[in-house]
Amino acid sequence: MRLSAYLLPTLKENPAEAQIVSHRLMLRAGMIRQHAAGIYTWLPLGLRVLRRIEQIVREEQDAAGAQEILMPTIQSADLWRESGRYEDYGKEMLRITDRHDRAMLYGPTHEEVVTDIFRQNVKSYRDLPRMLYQIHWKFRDEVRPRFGVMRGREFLMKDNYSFDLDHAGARRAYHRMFIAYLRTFARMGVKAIPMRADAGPIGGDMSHEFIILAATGESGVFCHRALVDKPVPEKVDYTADLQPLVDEWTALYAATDEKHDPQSEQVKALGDTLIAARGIEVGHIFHFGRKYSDPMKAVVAGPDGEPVTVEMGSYGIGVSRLVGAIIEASHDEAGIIWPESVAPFAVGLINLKTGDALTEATCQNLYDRLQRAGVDVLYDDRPDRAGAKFAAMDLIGLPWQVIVGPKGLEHGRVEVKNRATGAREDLSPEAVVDRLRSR
RNA sequence: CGGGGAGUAGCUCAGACUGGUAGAGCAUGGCGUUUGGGACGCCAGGGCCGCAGGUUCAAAUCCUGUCUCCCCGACCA
Repeated sequence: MRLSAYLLPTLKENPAEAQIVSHRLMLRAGMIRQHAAGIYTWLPLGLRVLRRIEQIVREEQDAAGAQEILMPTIQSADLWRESGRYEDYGKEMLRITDRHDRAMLYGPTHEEVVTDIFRQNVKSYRDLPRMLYQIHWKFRDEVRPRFGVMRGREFLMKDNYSFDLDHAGARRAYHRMFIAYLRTFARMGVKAIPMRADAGPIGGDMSHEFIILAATGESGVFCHRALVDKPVPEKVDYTADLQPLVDEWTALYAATDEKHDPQSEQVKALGDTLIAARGIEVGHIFHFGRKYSDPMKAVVAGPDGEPVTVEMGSYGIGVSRLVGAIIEASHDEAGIIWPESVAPFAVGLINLKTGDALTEATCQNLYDRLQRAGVDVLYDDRPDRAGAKFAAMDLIGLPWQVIVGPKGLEHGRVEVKNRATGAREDLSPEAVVDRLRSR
């Protein structure tokens, strides 16, 4: 992509409305624009990141055996009356009346819709287990939206719902998602620690929040040192018993500050293996049994022909929130530092002197060859000053910069800079493509 | 929903207290000088001063109402 033809409205100054670093950087880097409180337009650069995160989530969900569907954003109130939540859900639910005076709502979540789909279409224990997920926009009319996309009213979420014949099956589904989540966040280049969460009236150990560690995180967290760099499982066989793998993670202490008790024996025993950090919740997995299948009569025929009410769980990932959370975890004074796996482009190609014949030709050649090699390039071909281009490229945080100017070319060299480390290499233009292809 | 703050050019903000023809920097367009870390000079365009009402000869400025946005708290992915 040529920057001269790309909508990338970067800002030199911090917009007054943005307080936290990810919100400021997303506005300054031209990723988003606010439309109303907690509601945003995603501009081309921001959308690219959102799509890449979405795709990682999708691949890991599919690998864990879930199937993607797409449910409506606007739902009928009828289903919610059936589950009993229409009256319970407060003003966070955006209620809409259509032209025929029917009660509708913009979905804040989708348990009712997915349970309805399930009960209509799945009738036998032979069809279990099932996991159905979607990546879709939801709306919760938060009293106080803030932190940019980290706590918007409209947000993109992956929500998965599991259906099992019994509690043992539900536990297997839970474990599959537990492991899938570890892999998902690791692929995005962030450290996400599973922490036991409130399981509400269900109780038990079947609810975990996944929290990304970031110095500017919203809540304090405490965990065993070993969790921070614990390697995430590779090549998982999702048909195997995953309990031992999950136990390895849940055995180590981890708690958010509201659950953390410094006086407890367990915490005291940790000594200096306990670390305090800050974090941002980006995922939540939850077993809720028959909370919806019971009132909504999601029932299948069991092996003996008797009806069985299915066991359910739900598994959320805040996809749009992750964009902000990753920035909180990965930035510096100059701007964003994208992990390679979610970067909007892999490489920023900087032409330091447009109009200079050799510089132009070298840039054009690199641009073509990088694209042919399958490397996503953003080519800054604008006739701006060098300083402005450096600043803009650092701000938007592409992992690699290829810097081409007359001074280097005099010696047959261009510069390759790594955004994260700042390390620079002088290479011949010919060597650049191989260098970046093998990154 | 309680408490606080702010709405003036695309962005950051002055002007308001003490009413009198709407400003600066950045950004945008033109010209020139520059050119390896957000350059400099000259010129130009761009504003129902959030909206409505009131006071006044006269309102960005004073008064009332209202809408919107931000921050702290409670709440939440």
